[in-house]
Amino acid sequence: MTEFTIGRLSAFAGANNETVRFYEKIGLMASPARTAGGRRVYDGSAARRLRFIRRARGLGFSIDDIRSLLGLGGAAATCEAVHERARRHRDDIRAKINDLKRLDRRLTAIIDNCRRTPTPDCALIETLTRD
Amino acid sequence: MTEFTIGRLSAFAGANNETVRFYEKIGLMASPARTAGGRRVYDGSAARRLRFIRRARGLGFSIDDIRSLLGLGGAAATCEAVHERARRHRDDIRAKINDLKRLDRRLTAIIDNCRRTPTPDCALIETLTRD
DNA sequence: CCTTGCTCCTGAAGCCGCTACAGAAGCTAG
DNA sequence: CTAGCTTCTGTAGCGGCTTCAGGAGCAAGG
Repeated sequence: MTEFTIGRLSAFAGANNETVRFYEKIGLMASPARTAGGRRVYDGSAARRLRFIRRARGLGFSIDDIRSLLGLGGAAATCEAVHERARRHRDDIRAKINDLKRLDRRLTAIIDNCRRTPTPDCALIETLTRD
Repeated sequence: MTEFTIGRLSAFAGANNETVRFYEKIGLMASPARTAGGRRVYDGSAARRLRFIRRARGLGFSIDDIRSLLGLGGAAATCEAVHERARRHRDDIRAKINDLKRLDRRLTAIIDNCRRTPTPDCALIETLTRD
């Protein structure tokens, strides 16, 4: 039975201590056992859970998404439900990519328009200012 | 000398009233004149300033960026400085696009791996769970 | 045994850029 | 005069942490 301090746990899962305590506060991680001195002691299953959470966060899932992924996983849910959730999430990501690409094009147009004169009549400022 | 209520001002610039009051609170917009009844009265220059702010926000500039763009513009700054700031901003946007594309690819790989079985051994869950 | 210095504790506040709400008061058209 | 729209102030909330203040536990070296 491997035991972890909060520091080892967070290092293992790629988080930091405050984040782990935050997850505990919002009920995403269970309150662990404590030493006589009051320090948190985690076991392997906490470590796996935290790693799951951090990986899902790394994939851009929200805390709420993760809560239900964990619920789904635990409740022997259908893979179909998880799949659906992932697809919707990917759609959101793609929408965001398109928004940012539009932004990039707009900014690029403005930047290319700029002649870099030493005066304040900059293409960017003008774009933002004119009627 | 055109005058605006807060409602007309925000409609003109594409904001809403709360946002305008918020900008005033954080010092991005000056406190305007008031009617006898205590309502805000704006003039054309406030309207142009707000429009500038909203356009810059629309291009993804942060409030702090905008503060200095406004400072730069007002202080007869070089176009070069503005240009530089815009390019850095675009770099950030491009980095974010790349991050999201990586995410998309990772998610797509997982989704395609999923056989949509009615069991809990889903590719996504497995990916997040395994060592 | 005692110090040094790392790790950890709690609770609250801060970040960004708004948005939402409550409860009151001004204003305008009919 | 009244109905109903707009505006007022102040506060709290969103997500997902991070940071801070002010302490206490704990392991290793002297």
